[in-house]
Amino acid sequence: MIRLVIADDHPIVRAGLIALFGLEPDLEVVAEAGTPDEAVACAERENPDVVLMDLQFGSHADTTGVEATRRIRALEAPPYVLVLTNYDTDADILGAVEAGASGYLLKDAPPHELTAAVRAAAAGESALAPVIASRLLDRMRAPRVSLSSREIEVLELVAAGRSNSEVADELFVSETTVKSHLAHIFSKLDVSSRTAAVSAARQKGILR
Amino acid sequence: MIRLVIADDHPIVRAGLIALFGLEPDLEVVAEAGTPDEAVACAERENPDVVLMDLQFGSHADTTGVEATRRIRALEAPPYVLVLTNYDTDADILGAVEAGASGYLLKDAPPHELTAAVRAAAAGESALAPVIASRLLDRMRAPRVSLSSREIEVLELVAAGRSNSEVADELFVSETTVKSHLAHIFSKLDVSSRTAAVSAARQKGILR
DNA sequence: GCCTCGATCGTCCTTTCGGACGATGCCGCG
DNA sequence: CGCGGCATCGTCCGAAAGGACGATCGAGGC
Repeated sequence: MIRLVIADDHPIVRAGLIALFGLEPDLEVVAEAGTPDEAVACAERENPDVVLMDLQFGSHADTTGVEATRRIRALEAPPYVLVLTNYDTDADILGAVEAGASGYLLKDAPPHELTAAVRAAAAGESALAPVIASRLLDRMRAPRVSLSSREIEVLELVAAGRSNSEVADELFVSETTVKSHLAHIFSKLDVSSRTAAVSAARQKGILR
Repeated sequence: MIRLVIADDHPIVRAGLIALFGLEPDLEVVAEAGTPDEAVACAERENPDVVLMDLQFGSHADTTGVEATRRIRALEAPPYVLVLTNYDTDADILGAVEAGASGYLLKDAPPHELTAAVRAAAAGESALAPVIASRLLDRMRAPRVSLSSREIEVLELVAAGRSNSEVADELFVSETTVKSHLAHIFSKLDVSSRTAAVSAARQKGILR
């Protein structure tokens, strides 16, 4: 019997997962969590075989799904974590894998893919949705760009429509510095204007 | 007994909804649909009391949830349509209401809100999630901006990072014209830069 | 200890943007 | 028929953005 913990902020999705797994004789949902913190607590208390973890936890997110994954994987004798989410942006996938997830599934996956992934995870194998697997390969081919946290901070303000001088004021640096950051961002993203940078960053999942 | 049709592309969500409504003695799910076209077909065939309709139907969307809503409401003796979606952008809400939806719910709503909304809809009342209701009021206060199709076309290219002259070339007009369109867009959106315009348009659901 | 990288600041110069005018033609609505 | 909205084009000008240098300082890795 594979013991499962489900972590998702949508009651509907939780009900759906429980219903699905209820049809499988070898799977048992032992707890459900609506927040990342609850998820960590459940994992610690129930000591399940697999945790199904959403990445997006509503706006009141104290902790993220990635952070919860990291903390669960840091427990002693940690359960395997399967990430189950709507989006498949590069940043999300990489982040989740780095945090120790052993699989990454999309919510629109057919149910049999889901149950198969759970069984694979419980057996210690990694399970990636086909879409995700091919995306990961793409990522390997075209090595990923990573912006520094400061650069992301600048880009977020630019994306909100701020001018260089406004960004400078908000970050308590000179306008020159902002322009310098932007120049680096442009070269990393291979673009040549602020608007194109915002667009590229969104496409790559650096910005939401 | 209230007869329901569920339309959502996520098998998990469908399972969750079926499980939830299975707990209610007066609600019965008579059919489920994974695409908008199926939803219309189900509504016609089963003649239910209420249709629960998602708005986002995966990338292979031949028809949209809004379009399906419109077509269902155009049937003779049409069922009430409750929109159930993840996002609450202004454009989506307005679009759904115009298409004839009698309610608009978010997927992270608590289950009791959901069942209450279904019963309200079946009784011919409109049910809006509190979040949505207040957002609609905001919309009334600040009358909504509408960009012309040409303006949207320009803004899309700008959002992709094109410069004024590049946009001009792509649309076979002069750069002056592009600047003129942008000036109108700025005034409608109450911003003063292209990047801010893109950001505002995204927030208002004009751009995706 | 050196080297790289990120963050910070500077100057000079060119290009691009955006604001402020004005003008024309078309179309739909009352 | 006039009026307003839309799309189109134009000029002039100041402000913002971006490119091309160079430079310092601290943290972290080999």
